[in-house]
Amino acid sequence: MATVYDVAEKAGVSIATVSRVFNNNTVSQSAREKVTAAARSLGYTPNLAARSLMTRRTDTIGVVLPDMHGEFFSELVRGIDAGARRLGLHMLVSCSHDELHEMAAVLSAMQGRVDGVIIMSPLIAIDALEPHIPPPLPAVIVNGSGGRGLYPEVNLDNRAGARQMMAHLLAEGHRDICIISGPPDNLDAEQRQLGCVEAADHSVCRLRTLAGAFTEASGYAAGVELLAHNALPDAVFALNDAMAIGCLCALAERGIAVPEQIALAGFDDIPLARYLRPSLTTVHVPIADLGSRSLQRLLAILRPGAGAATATGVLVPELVIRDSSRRACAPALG
Amino acid sequence: MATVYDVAEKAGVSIATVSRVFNNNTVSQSAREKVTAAARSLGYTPNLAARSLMTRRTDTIGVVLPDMHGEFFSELVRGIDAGARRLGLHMLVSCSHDELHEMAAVLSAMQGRVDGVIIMSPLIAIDALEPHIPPPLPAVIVNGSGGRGLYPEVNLDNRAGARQMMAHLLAEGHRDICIISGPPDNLDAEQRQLGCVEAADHSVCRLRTLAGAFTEASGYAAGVELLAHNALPDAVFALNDAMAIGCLCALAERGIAVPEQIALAGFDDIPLARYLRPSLTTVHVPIADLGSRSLQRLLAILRPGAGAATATGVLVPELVIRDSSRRACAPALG
DNA sequence: AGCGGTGATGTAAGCGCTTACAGCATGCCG
DNA sequence: CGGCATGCTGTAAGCGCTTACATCACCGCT
Repeated sequence: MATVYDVAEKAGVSIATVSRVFNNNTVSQSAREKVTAAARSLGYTPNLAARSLMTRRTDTIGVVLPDMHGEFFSELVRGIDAGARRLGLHMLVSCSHDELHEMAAVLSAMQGRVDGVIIMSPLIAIDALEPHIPPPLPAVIVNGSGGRGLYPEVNLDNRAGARQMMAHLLAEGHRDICIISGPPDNLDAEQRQLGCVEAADHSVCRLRTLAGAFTEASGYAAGVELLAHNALPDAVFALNDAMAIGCLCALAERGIAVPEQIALAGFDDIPLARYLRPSLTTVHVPIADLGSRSLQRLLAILRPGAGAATATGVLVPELVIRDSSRRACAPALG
Repeated sequence: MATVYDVAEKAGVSIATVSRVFNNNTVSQSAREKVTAAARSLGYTPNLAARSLMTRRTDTIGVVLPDMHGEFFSELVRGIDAGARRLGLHMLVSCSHDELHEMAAVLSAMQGRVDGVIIMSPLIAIDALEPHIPPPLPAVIVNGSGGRGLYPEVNLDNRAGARQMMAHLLAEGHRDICIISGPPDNLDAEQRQLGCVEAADHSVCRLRTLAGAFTEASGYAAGVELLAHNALPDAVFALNDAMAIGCLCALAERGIAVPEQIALAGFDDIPLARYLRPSLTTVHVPIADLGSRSLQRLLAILRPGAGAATATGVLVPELVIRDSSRRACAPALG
């Protein structure tokens, strides 16, 4: 590994000059050329660990996710990456597997390697987490809850999304609605469920819940269970799209027509929701936005005064009505 | 930020002792306790940039992806992460956006921050890339081609997968087969296409190709185009699942029954392929394996002699036959 | 009592870099 | 022609850490 010393010697200058060349400081044209040539011929690249030791900046932000399963996380990371690359920042990604001690390990392993972290932890309550965030480390919490305001949060308004969907289903005339819930303790799942309950006018509609786990398989199982009982509900609201897909499969296998016999809705609006048959009514969650928004918030801490920090911390999802919930489903022929 | 000096002073020992405590070296019980207590009360965490400057190890591996879109990359990263966490390694993830100069920038920005890199670049030929890999940086190439053997590669045998699928379609009696291709210059797409051509016995079957781009939308468009002509093929082989889904949607909208009127197959076996109606015949790609395998290879370079390096560099995908390609499709009733 | 071996600890060097500061030309002014 | 601002360059300190080496106390041995 070539160092500044090697380059300096080869170029016939001092190490300070070499450093200045690589930091765009004031250097004479001739020196700059000599250094550049020497660096290239030696294959020199600055050692960033050493640099950040001096500058106390790493130009890297940490991203702590609960897991890497599914499209949700890749979208989130994509949103963060998009913003980060524009600002010349890097991403250090780790998974906590939703366990507190792993989270603590991951966080302390980022010390000195990142300028700040974006943490997503739908299962771990933030106040349990906070003691494990090394004090000087700027952090932003995505989609968590239970924090004491020590860290800025960027949240998705799951409740509002669920309320919108319920309102839509009720407006379509559905009175007997079955919810396929998310995994226990999952924050998003809880909030969505809460939104459903809030929106349900119990004098006019009946609400029941089937257990799910945010996976296609659990949606399928819920669909099967639904059919085991005789009374089919008017509508099924799966609290995420993956479960809606699984449920749709179970219904189709038994020859139940959607939406003619039963309406179906999901949550998330994953890319292929529109390509299902019938296309899936769902709640659009701007996942990548969630990522870029949280990056903005983090940046507001890291580079104060750089402006653009006025972004709100709550994103409201948007209802997307497609065929799976329509009363009259006109088959879109040619 | 507390440093070793602060902790040493507070604990009444030298900085060497503090360091030894954090590196599990030989320290007396009493000193260990004093240091641990002092560190905790100061909120001390070792600065890893400084540590890696001394040890010349970062315990971090870099992952360079072309992009972050879709489930493929999250799966790959998941495979890498699973292995990495077991070994106490971290992941620095970056996207090259399939552009050579970005790739070069990303790679040099990893210098000194990672012990090695895993590079995936389906669009950039490896020999164009190689000059930009800083010489001492161990690297493993995933699913690339055109390398001169400077770096170990882990590849998916796309050709074999495509051949298997073609053999299956031919065995089912299909003679007029339409391929929905991938984006131009994409290596996986090319290899899959090649496999199709190899497997097609032109004396018995007719092969045509429609342009696609590995997205649902492009699959949908291809499906629409297919229907614009009068002669439907016997089977459609979309070179990935996303396009198969789009195509299925287009066919369903026009009332074409799959597989009765036309067989459909995909490639990748994304999780929900089995939950489509009809469930999708596809080629199962062990994406996470691809990730963990490449990590193993990298480790064989980083920690020579640690064994377990005998893993082969080629993964053969597996044909998964479901309903969308079956001659007689028995609806699975109750 | 004196010796070498052992194990815990401290001292200090140095990883590769940035940067304050000083030094040194050069050019311009009075 | 001396003095001073100006612009480039070099010297050296130090970021927070690990670790070779020296030191020292202590043990059991002859």
